[in-house]
Amino acid sequence: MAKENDSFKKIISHAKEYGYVFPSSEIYDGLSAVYDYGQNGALLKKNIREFWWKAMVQMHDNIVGIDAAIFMHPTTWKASGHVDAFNDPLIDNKDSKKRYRADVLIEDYAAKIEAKIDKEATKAAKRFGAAFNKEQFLATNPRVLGYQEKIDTILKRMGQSLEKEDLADVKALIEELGIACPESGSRNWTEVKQFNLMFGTKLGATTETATDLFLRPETAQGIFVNYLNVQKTGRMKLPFGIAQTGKAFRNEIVARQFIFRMREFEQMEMQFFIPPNTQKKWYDYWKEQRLNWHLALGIPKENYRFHDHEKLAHYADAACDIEFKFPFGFKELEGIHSRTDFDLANHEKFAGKKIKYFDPEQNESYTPYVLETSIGLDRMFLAVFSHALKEETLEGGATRTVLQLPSALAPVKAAVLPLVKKDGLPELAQKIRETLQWDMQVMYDEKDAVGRRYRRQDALGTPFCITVDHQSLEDNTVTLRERDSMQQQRVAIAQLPQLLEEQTAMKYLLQKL
RNA sequence: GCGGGAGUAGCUCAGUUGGUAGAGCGUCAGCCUUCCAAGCUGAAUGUCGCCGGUUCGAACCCGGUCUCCCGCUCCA
Repeated sequence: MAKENDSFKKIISHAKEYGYVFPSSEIYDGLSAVYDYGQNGALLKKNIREFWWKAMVQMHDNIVGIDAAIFMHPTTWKASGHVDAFNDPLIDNKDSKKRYRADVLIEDYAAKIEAKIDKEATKAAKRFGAAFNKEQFLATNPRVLGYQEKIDTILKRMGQSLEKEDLADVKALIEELGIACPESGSRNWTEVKQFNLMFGTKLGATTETATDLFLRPETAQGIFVNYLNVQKTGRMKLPFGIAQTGKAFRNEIVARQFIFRMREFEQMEMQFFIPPNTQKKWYDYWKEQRLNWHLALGIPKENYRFHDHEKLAHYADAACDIEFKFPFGFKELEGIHSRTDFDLANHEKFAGKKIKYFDPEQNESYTPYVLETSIGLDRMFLAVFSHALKEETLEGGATRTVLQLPSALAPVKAAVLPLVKKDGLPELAQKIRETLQWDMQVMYDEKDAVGRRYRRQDALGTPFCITVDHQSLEDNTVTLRERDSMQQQRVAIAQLPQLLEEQTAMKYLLQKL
């Protein structure tokens, strides 16, 4: 654990030192769980996003991409279920310092009473033997009826109080029932507090006329509300997908672990619309597709695993995560969810507009089902970055820090280095840089010994260094040095664009899919 | 939100009983001209996280506050 902690700290400081990730507003001491991407981080993030976009949109003739606004009509969040489900009443136990969801505490209490009913039924079954009629027993036994009434009363009162947002009554109910902290047995509770995971904001210039809005907690809804627009204008036929990348916002109670859980984060989501009852097939299909996307980056398979959800979200009939072995253990990186027709059907209901698909083959209209893939761009960034950072021991005992990013994702593809800072070598090196920058991000460095400059580029993750020496002036060749192997080869300057393109272009990553 | 730990240069960290702030690496300029960090000379960089208190005097003591890390909790 201490070792994990150590390597994680190294990752965070390396990210800062090399211009990848900075704490937000750092000159003001930072802002909790908000980070900025620096000059290199922005490029790496852009490249990951591009790899995803091309793999999903460009490489599938039945998937199109959109860019919906962050602001959405407030009813969207009623239809999506976020207004209800993203709103947790929480209560703390003052003695054990544990935090619980107040509604879960009460539901657990009700579940205990329910267990008593089962016990009664089991006992009765033993007593009556073969003649036992469970349904009749449950409907008539006075003790069972008493329990049942108690459960109903409790849950009804809780439901009403939550509906009215009468949190004092929720606490009163917990106290009246004598619910104790499962951990400590203490009944010393704080007030119930409502935590809304959505950020509120206002649309409109004056306070009186302003509308309450939420910053979107997921990008998916921007896709659902545009389903009809895209389907009709794109003449899309089922099955087809809509992809989108963009910022989402969640007011997490605890936001931690660097860029793993931020309050402002970027999602890359694709909603795949399919005929009802074909979801199993597409669920399996996208699980495989998405894992392949990850594996194409060359990160070994043992760093990934699937984790099936046991407790399903309100919209899903099947769901799993692709988990990645982060420095702090296996954690969710991407979700694959079978969302049924929950979203489109609800938007149809709340909007009062028909949202259906006419299937010419079946000759009928229906609400499409949805298969979702949803990956956190910042998490993907952390996955790639943390896996790439290596501390190598070389022959002779020297060490080097190298960031082994997949070449196609690296912020800078090549650095051009004059061996020495005179004799016209800088001029030639600059000329090479200018030629290459038409096609890729390159940089120039002439400071310090060339060996040190190699190490600098290693730490930055630059896959190739081009060194210009005196021979270059005579025969127009340079040495091309590769980051991971540290091997060099002599190549013609004229060949550089093609050679580098073959090693660093996104195209070759996509071909591995 | 609770508990624990921490915050001093870009990074890693020293800083004694309270007496005007340091190292290594890095950065910049110059020298050297050498294909895998750690050659030479010189330089810049800190309201010691922030605010307040105690004191003749605070990086150091006290109070508050912010941020980060770990654990708990939560997690569409």
